[in-house]
Amino acid sequence: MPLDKSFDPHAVEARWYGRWENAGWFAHQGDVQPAYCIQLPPPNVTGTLHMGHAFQQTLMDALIRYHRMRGDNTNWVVGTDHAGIATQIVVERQLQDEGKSRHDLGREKFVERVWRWKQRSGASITRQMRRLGASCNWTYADTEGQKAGYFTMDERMSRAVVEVFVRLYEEGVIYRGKRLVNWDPVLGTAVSDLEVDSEEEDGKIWEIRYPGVGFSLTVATTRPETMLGDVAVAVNPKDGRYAALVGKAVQLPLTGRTIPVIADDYVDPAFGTGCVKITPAHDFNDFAVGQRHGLAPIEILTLDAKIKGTPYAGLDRFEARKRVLADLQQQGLLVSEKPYKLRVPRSGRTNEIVEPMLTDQWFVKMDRLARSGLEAVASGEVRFFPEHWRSTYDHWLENIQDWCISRQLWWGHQIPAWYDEAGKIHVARSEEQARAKAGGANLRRDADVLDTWFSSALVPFSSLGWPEKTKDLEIFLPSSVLITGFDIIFFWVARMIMMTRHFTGKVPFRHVYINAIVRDAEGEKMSKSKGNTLDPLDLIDGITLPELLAKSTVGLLRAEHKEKIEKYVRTHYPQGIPAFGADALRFTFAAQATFARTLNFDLGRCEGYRNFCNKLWNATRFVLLNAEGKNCGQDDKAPVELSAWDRWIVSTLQRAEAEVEKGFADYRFDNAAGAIYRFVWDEYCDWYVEVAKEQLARGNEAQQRGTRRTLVRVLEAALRLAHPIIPFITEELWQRVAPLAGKTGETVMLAPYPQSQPEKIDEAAEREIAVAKEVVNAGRNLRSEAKVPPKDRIPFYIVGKPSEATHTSTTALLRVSELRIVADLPSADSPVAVVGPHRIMPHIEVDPAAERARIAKEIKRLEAEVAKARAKLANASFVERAPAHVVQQERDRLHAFQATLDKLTAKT
RNA sequence: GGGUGCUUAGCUCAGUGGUAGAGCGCUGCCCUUACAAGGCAGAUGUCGGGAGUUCAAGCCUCUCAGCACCCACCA
Repeated sequence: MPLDKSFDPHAVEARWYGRWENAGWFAHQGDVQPAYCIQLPPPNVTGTLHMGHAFQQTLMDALIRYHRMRGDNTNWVVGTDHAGIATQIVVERQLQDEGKSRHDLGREKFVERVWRWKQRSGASITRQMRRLGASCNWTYADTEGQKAGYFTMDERMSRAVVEVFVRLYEEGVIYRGKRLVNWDPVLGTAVSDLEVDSEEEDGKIWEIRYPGVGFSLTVATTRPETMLGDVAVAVNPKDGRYAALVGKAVQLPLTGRTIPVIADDYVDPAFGTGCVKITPAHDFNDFAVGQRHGLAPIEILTLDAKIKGTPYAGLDRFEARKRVLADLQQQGLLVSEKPYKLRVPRSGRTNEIVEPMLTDQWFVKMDRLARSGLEAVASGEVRFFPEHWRSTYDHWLENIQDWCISRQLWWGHQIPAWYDEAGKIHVARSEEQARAKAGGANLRRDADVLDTWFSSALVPFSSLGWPEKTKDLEIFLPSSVLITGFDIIFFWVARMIMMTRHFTGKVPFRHVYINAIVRDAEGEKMSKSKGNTLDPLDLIDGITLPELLAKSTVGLLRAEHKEKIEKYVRTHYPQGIPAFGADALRFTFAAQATFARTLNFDLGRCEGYRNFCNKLWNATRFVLLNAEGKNCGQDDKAPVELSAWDRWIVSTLQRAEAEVEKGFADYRFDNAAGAIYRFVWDEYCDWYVEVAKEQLARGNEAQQRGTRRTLVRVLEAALRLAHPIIPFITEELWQRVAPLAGKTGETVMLAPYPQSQPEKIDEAAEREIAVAKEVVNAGRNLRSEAKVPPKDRIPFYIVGKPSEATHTSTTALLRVSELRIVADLPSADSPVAVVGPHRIMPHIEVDPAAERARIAKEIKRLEAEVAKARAKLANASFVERAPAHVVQQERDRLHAFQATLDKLTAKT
């Protein structure tokens, strides 16, 4: 049965994924070596597949499929992340809709509810990954039996978390302490430095006068309410203006307290008045100053950011600001108020202004770990691609602060620490152990949970069975490459390197490929509020305009956003989005995967690559029509004759294979994809298939067999070559083509990957075909300029004996009715072209004036080239200093131009 | 304040010293039995500006400009 006339991605995709997965072909092969392992950055359980995921996963799957076909024992380890804060927020919102809060349920019930929700909607992203064709090892580390890999809070992963925590505590790397931390007053939890984003915002700066005895000092502040917690006013010790006042005291307005004037280098005398109010309990710098001067912090904010312990008690921080300012004004102590641009620290999750707050928290000491992390990269054990990301990584680790790992949340790994009645800490692997350590005292478990990234940092080894000494740890650690976005180099990459080294002595992965950020075609960041997001599934399945409009604006509160988005969608996708299919989407990602830092997703290219898939489909259709049921020269029983064209396409295939291999080795997926594209379309389809038609039509039986054999074998190899990038279509087609090429096997995904074989490179054939192609190209140009109707077959004169290959292709592609070999071209008013050893002339009459003009133009061009080359060669320093082969190349060019020129001028 | 990228054809991007490229778009001619999601031909660039190194610069150096991003405790 012939193939359908065109490629229908949906039908093809539906046929294959389930079969691959159910056959167990994604699984690793025990402890076979060599191994090739990739750890998927575990997506959040709350997540859905977005373009960034689809892009990353395409690259990972391409690598995994490539290595699997090369015979490596591939293990694509996948899982999902419990995503502490993000997930808790989602479920809290649901409760909010029911008019409840998590406190109404209590911790146990709340956590149960999150689990229920997670089980139900948890792995939607893994379903979507399957649509993309991701050949993950779904059943690996699949403790929960959901064919979605591990879950960072499943039993096995949790055990590793506890083990790591206990060991680090025992080593003194984890400690508990009262420190100033970034506090999100809405979530009611500490967050790490990395979870705070500060953007420049328009605010105000106020100057406030603090009266002393016989003098007064004016301080500047952007946060006047914090003055309630001031413990000093600081000046620079070298600042002559205030030298005499250091050691004296000022009255802190509104409080009646008296605070000292101190000297500290931290103060920049050139800024503002050169006097700084010091609030150790609510500012990181001031905290350090306070410590240096032995000044106890005074806390003035509650954990929900209300004032405490002053006449302003109970007021929200922003309300308090207004009141403080009003009162200062009334007392004549407010000197000025000016507009000011300041950087406001906001919580990455809630966008709430973060408050530095003194609280008891757990920390990981980073100094030694950071040195180890730096070393892993400096020694080359871990390499970044592109390399420049290393400096980002280094810079962060060189300036790292201790990591606050406790979170005042309910969803996450609860910290394995217990307190006895005396408040003594007992860190243990279980409550039982803790009780034993505490000598049977009454214990209360620490209520806090760990930062999500704490468990993520362990994934490279915890997913492989650590703390057991598993075989998998030996084989799959380090993994081969990590593919991830630059935004989590600090959050995740660095921490994995540090933790994995600490606990296993190995690096987690050898290579880190930092993928580009996917943006829209104009380079704008994709965001829901702009309406320029794309859902990978819509590109695969297609979507109508009304559906897309509805989807883009769902859940939007603000009408003006809605209008803007509708406009964007209507102008960018007036017809909706056609179904490109997973293969086309994947090919687009691969082809756009350069080392640039952004990837502007181009729908036009996606369409182009869908066309490419269709091209491949139809080329196969042609081959099948001509080869199925016929002798394809598989055995040597019947003689097979191979033409220069046959040998040339095989030779060209070897070069393409080498290019693809290099592309994968360099992580230059664009080059790999490009090599496949050019080979299939530009060489196989545009030249070889067309010539094959002629060889099949007029060759003898041995030649026909040779042609069929070449058609089939080269196509079969090309399908294998392309499979890592476009798995679905290649599987579908390979099933039909492989038997004709004498290949057996149930699936292309386990067939051996094509290896470039240098002995099949045939330079003689390549030279012969280069001339044959040039003759066709030149002839086509002559026909086109002479406006010969495309269908007309006309005779051509040719000077110089054409090769067999040239004969074939002029007949097949130039529509030559007869190639008249002549010693010299007849004098006629026909256009002439000079091609390598040949001169050719179609047997047609053209307007002599037009022809003379055409030739004059060509002569002019050649004369310019000749002049350029001559000038270069006349330059003594060029001839002396340039490498010999460059000089020779220039001479050859000159001779070629000159020869062509001579032939053309001889004609006129 | 420190750091990192980017600027090449209308658009999206390759191109790390030796004759400026691809895809899409554009123009013209073709529904030629694999493919109109196609074929053939064609047009299109002072490679951001300036200076330097070199026999030779899109590529190396310096400088300026613009864009983007990251880090940082200036009240």
